[in-house]
Amino acid sequence: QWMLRITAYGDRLLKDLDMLAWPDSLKEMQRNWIGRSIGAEVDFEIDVPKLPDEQDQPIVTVFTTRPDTLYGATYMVLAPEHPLVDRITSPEHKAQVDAYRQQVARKSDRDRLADSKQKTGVFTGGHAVNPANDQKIPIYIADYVMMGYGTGAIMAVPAHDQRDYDFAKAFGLPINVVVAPVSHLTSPISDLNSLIAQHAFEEEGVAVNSDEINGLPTAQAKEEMAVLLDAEGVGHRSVKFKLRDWLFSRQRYWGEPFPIVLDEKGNAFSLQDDELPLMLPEIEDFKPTGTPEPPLTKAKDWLKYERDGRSFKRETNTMPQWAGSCWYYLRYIDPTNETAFIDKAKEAYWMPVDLYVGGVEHAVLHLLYARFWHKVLFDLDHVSTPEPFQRLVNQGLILGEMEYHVFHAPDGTVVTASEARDIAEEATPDGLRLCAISTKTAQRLEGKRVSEEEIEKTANGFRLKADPNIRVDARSFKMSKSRGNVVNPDSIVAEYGADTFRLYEMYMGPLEAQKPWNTRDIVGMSRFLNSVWRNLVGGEEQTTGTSRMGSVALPEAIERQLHRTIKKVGQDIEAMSFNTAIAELIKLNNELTGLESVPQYLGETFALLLAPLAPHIAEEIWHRLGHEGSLARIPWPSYDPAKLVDTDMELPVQVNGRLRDKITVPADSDEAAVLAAAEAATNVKPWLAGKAIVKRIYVAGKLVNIVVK
RNA sequence: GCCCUCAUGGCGGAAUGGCAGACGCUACGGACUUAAAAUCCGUUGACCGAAAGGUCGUGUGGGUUCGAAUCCCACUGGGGGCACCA
Repeated sequence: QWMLRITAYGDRLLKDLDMLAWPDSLKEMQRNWIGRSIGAEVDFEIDVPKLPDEQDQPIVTVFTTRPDTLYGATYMVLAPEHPLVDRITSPEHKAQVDAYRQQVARKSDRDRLADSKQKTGVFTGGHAVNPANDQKIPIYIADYVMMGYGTGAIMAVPAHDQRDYDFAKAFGLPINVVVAPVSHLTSPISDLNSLIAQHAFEEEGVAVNSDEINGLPTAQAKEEMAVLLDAEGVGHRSVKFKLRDWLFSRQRYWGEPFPIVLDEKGNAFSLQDDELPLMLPEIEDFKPTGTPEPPLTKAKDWLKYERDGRSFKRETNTMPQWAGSCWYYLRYIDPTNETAFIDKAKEAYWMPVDLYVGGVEHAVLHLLYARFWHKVLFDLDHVSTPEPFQRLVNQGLILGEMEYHVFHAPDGTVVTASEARDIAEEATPDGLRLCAISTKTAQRLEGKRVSEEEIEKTANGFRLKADPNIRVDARSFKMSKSRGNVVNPDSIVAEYGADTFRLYEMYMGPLEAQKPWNTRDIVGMSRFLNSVWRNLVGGEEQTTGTSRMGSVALPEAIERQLHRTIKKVGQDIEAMSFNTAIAELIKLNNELTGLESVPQYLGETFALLLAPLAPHIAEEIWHRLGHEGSLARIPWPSYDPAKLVDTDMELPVQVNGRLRDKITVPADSDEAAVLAAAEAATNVKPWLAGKAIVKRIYVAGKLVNIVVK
């Protein structure tokens, strides 16, 4: 089995997130996944007889983020798999301990989770010594402590950790308060046990009942305790990660083979450069063996390897799918290179990836693994950047069409959705069904679909028209075959064309947002493109060229709109705000409708602006306008800032922040002229009459606000 | 339980401190047509009003500001992630 030591990169994977232009939510998911915790490791001596060859008393090391609560540690818990369990367990407890360990081993992770409310465990019969106060405390094993995190052992502080609290209550163990709220310093709490009457006191505060750190606030108490432990040689500051090392072996045929050979003792050696790349052997039967042996063990000839007269055996595990996705973006830069995975000059030119558009489902696996590989390659000086993906955007999922459900009780009565909890999809013989639990009767409720016509929206959500007391559940679901709500793009393309389909998807809303599909809305984009064609090319009888280009001068307002459109579409595409870019093009096109003819330069500019969004029709228009070749090679149009502005401007006038009138003034008016015009406006005057003007606010080119009293 | 994120018309959304609802869909009215489709023109947040105009309005309650969908605090609801991580 091969593992990749990703934990060695935990700190850098965390820290370097700061330099990436990624969505904050996604960075946060990676931070949580890496799960860095600062705390201390503390050694507890175990109260067992020393073995003949042991110098010191054996110890169990625990990890805690709250070293300040050491005085409150009243027992210790080891993960059932902890290697010292056998040593600690006393003969009279052995049977119980073994039974519990077997029981845990049988439990799946899911069961372990489901039982998390009810703590289980057994006493080992052994004791440890709390290094703070030299008290002997009992050692338990319990499945709420996991071998995979920290040291696989904890000091239990039931007064200040809810899980320990639950366990202590269940097993009748002492609960000692060692932290009190800060207010305790000024107005002491007479009975500290009242803090923990219901549950653990997990907040920060000040240390109490803790000798040398008494009175210190939690942050300082943690520091001080770490120093004390260090001085005593029984502990030190420590950082732990939730992130685990990465099991990198698979027992499958399809996967990259490891370029590793093993000698008869099992020592691993890597292949020489001139033996790479290592290819999978061609074999007849590549199905799994049904045993732990990987399928590659069946390739008997391939397995044998000799170097310098010594015989080796090839590694037969293969790499997981991730192996490819961790570096494909590098190989794409130089895919035919026979001597290296990438040419250094090409790598330096192209990397890092400027923009990565992908789904949020890759937030913690692919995107973390790829960053890890990249950092390893960076450290080995194969790539020039510490991070592979500079900017990342998560496109939102397109959901199925909106669906409305009412819930039915088992007896058939209709139940309002307000009464339903744990609404979820369940698989039934007739496909996926929406199900819920009644908050009143705890009965199972079944959802039945109702049509849009049967419901109405009210202030209190969607209601059934027939009975407004019934709230209807409204949501759109992930498209899935089993739900039967999948929209096949092929049929949309067949009916409306690829350009319309693309435009519709972009026009639905912001790229990052989850959006419900609505087939009804597609026709809008189809009408838009048809209208563009009519305005720039002409009627259907036209088979080549266009009948719409003419020499009639463009009205000034449309000229202005043209320049605004060039500016806005450019900016919006840059910002990946495709929906608003399309809206601006629609606006310009609407202005063209009804014009006798359109100047050639406008037609050409429109085709260029449309090209990134609806390339097929844009290219066709480009050709009809008399050009050869693709407009993908034509420079993006530029706008004239002088043509963006009107000679007049319309300004809203507010009185006390409320819109009262609009005035039209020359665009170059100074503040005094604007304010004078504003105060003279017909619908403003009555609001000023008999009042004193306190303040006049003019936001240049935007609005006027007059404050009166 | 913890963390993140979102909430705007009948629907998708626009506006990130300055005219709320751009643009599209739907619906309604009109033009063209023998008719339909397509197309074109208009209306479409709620309430009051004949009109001019007014009042209310961006999940709820408070705050900051001349001015808040936008910033701050609390809450409610939806979506996502993690979940006995000591």
